[in-house]
Amino acid sequence: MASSETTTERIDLLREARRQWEKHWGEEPAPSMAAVTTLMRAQQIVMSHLNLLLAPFDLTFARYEALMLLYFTREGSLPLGKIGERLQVHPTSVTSLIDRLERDGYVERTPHPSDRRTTLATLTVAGRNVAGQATQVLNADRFGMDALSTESHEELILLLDRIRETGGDEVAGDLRPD
Amino acid sequence: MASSETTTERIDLLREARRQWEKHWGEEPAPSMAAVTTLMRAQQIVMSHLNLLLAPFDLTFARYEALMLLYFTREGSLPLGKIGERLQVHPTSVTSLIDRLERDGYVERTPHPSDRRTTLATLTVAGRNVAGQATQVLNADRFGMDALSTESHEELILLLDRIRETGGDEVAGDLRPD
DNA sequence: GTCAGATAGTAGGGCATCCGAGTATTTCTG
DNA sequence: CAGAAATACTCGGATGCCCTACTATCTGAC
Repeated sequence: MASSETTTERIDLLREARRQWEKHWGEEPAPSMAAVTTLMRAQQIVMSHLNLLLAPFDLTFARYEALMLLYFTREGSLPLGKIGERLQVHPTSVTSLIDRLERDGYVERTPHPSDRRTTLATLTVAGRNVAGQATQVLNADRFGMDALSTESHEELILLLDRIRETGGDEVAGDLRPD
Repeated sequence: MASSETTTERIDLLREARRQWEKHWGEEPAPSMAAVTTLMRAQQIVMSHLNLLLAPFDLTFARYEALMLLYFTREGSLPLGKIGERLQVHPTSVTSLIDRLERDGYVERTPHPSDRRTTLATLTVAGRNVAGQATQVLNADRFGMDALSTESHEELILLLDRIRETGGDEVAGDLRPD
């Protein structure tokens, strides 16, 4: 109970950072800074958790998302460019994502029937199976979000949507395959 | 106002994904899935924004965080291992982070006075200057979190802290330099 | 005191992401 | 219809992150 400077108690590093911020720059910017660092860290924790759940399927969350995009398509195929649009990642990221999914036999590159510039990523049978199985696991685990009640999920979504809006997180265009 | 299937209206891809989830797997897992994808996307948006703000200083958010850790230290130096603990990143990530900060002249590797295994990362004058300037910019920008009021920042932190707790996001140990 | 085990940092390799550049193809313009 | 511009994808290089070694050093047990 002494003023223990040599303490070995549990310390929350983000709270400590916020304390420093308030000390140096006052109360004003501290909440923003704290919100950002907390967002980063929470994302990192959830991502790690999901990647652990997906590892048995030779998937990462990024690859899982790409797989599900195809899964929801009538034909199980999409042009690589569309995948990038939907996932909001750079075209070159899609190339490497599909490279790995193809390597593991979950998708195949097939030519577009009418546009020879375009390559379609097409779900294989194995890909469809693994997408279904992985989804069972993630759903059963509530995507690692069990710490929050359903109402809290909605609260969180509402708050984060405000951030997404400022990032212009909407996309022009329909949702058809090509 | 017709049922426009050929629509070119603004579409929120995450909302669309949630709709698909509910259609395929019911109401139960959908909020968790939606919360996770929203978390990922919001993090990505904020991170991009911060990296844009920091680009003029030849910094990324990761490097900025490392710099600030040193900035808050009495001597402006920390063992690489401590940096990894505080930032919660792998030791090898610290090596590469410090490599780049050193390349840009913001830190120097200096030997630990008593433990020859240990390398200290020490803030240079340039590093201290850039840390201060970058912080001015980020503070003025409210870390890109202007979409949310201060009260909402606190709400968001509370929600995300619950996620961090399940990730065991506390660290044993004091906060002294070595 | 010596030697095993812990600790600190780095090298090499993999994944995900971005950017710029380059090729192929399609579309548009005059 | 020919050439310019737009579009689709890939390659090479960078950053950031992880993991598995591997080396150097320190600490502690006997």
